[in-house]
Amino acid sequence: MSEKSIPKPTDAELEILQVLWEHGPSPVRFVNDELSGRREVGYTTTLKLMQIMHDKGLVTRNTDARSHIYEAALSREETQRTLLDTFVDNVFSGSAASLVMQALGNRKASKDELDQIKALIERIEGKKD
Amino acid sequence: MSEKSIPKPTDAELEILQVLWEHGPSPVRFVNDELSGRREVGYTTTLKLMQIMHDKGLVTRNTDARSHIYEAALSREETQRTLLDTFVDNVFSGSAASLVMQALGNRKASKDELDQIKALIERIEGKKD
DNA sequence: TTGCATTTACGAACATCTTCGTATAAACTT
DNA sequence: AAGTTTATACGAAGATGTTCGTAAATGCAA
Repeated sequence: MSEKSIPKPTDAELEILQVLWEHGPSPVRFVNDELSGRREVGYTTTLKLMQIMHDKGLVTRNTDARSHIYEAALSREETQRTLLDTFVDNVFSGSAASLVMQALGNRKASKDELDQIKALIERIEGKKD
Repeated sequence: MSEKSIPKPTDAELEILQVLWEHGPSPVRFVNDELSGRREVGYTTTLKLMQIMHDKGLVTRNTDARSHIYEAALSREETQRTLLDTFVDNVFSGSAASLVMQALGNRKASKDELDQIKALIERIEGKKD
């Protein structure tokens, strides 16, 4: 009954989550170094963001050591699922199929990937028959 | 050389665009009535939003009559493509295929839709062979 | 132990988004 | 023509997101 629902991460927060998902639990210093590789960002900026994420419940942290270790609270897949859901609603009026069509049309996928998708479709159709 | 690139619409702006795409060029009054059907929203709020969208270039407008007629500047498909692109980058690290897998897994699509998608995949694969 | 480097904490500035109150102008009513 | 309705324009408040400066705490080194 007292479940706090975790809010959707913002764009800047998502960038941090990607680092945590890819490298596992990490201190602020490491995350900031990763981000700095791609763009200009101050250390305290990253720190503040991660503290806010902790407040929101997007990450957990271990404060035993002096430099705290942060970890994503939700898995990548779980987060992607949630974000995808609201994205489909907002942009594609709830039609997942038309999103898929657009996605396949826009970007090139490898033959392997396409075959994988085809297989998935057949598996889904198979269940319904 | 002096092309102003049109910015990404925000969520509230997207709601308005959906109305314009669905019903064609419309005055503020009509758009606001549509939105009001779903949720509470003041007339001047919608007006202001549409004025801002006009400043940004997201919509064009005809001011001949007293009540201005607004029209989406970009097609639904064009806008969806742009938003999808940055969404794939931000949330799925650029992998359209994994987005498609998630989308198909999450939401139920009709057999017709699935067949359409399968056909599209085969068309894409065909081109490459 | 004194000073230096590293870390967290706090607060504030700045931007953007969303909402709406109020003023002004234009058209319709009677 | 005066009053009512309906529209646009403007400005500003409140919410959220992003950035960073500065202070305080902690550990390390000389």
